[in-house]
Amino acid sequence: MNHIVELQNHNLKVTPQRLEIVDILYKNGHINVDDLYKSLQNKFPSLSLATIYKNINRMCEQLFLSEVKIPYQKNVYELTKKEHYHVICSKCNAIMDVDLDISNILNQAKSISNYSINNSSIVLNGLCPKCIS
Amino acid sequence: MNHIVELQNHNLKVTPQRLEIVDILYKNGHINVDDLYKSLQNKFPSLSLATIYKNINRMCEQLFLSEVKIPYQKNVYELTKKEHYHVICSKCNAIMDVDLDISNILNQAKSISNYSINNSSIVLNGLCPKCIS
DNA sequence: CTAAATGCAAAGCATTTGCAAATAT
DNA sequence: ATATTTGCAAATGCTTTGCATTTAG
Repeated sequence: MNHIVELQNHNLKVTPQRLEIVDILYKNGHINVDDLYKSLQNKFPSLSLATIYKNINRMCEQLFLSEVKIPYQKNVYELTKKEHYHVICSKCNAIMDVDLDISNILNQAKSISNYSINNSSIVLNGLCPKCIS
Repeated sequence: MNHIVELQNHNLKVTPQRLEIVDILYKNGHINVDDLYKSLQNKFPSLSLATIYKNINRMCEQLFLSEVKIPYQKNVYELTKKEHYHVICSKCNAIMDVDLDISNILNQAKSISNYSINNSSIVLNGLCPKCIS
């Protein structure tokens, strides 16, 4: 499925700016507002920050994008995909998606808290292989 | 150990404003900047928001406070204690601390990512017992 | 043709900074 | 006595809004 169809499926009109945003997100995986703005300026010299914000907000509303909050860092955005979690390098800030089976901690949390739980945000901090050595 | 000594142990001068902040945090557990400001205004009518920010920043630097980032909400602050995780009600926003044994997911994450991991942020969203019924 | 998106400038919040006066140690 | 904290006002930074123009469908 290409980017055009993906945007259409989320009720988002297909503009060149949006296509490029999707493209950057595919390549980067995760990006914050400012870096996204910088990445777009070559291709769209007249692009406005307001447009970035409007697009990010619109795309998040349509669940096409997800916002990821990382301790002590700016929020980053990613294309919405099946639930997953994040590992981030404290040195170089590389962010990696990880698939984890969290049924174990969900069970613990439910029995301790008596909350029902339907969403989980997990961000693990450490050093990536490159920065370890 | 009382609040005075706790502040001193973190190289923070003991002012009435700070004592009250600690007191509120003890009682609330978690609070955001604005609510903290509102809670302090009765006791300190002339209190400035700048003072709140300066104190929060100073106390975080000294590791006396910790910042907690919650998806789609304002950051909240808590007194630093041994590592724990958070469960939050999507309806009434009640935040509960939970102690979880996360060795299982840490092992998964390490073997998938090859990152070393030294810090973990987990926020689980759901409904608290009151809001379920 | 109509509704939505873009880009600009202005407005609105949130947070920080500089500085003089007050306070803690 | 000295260094830190407070509170104010101003400055900065981040995000949103309004509006005229352009673009997508």
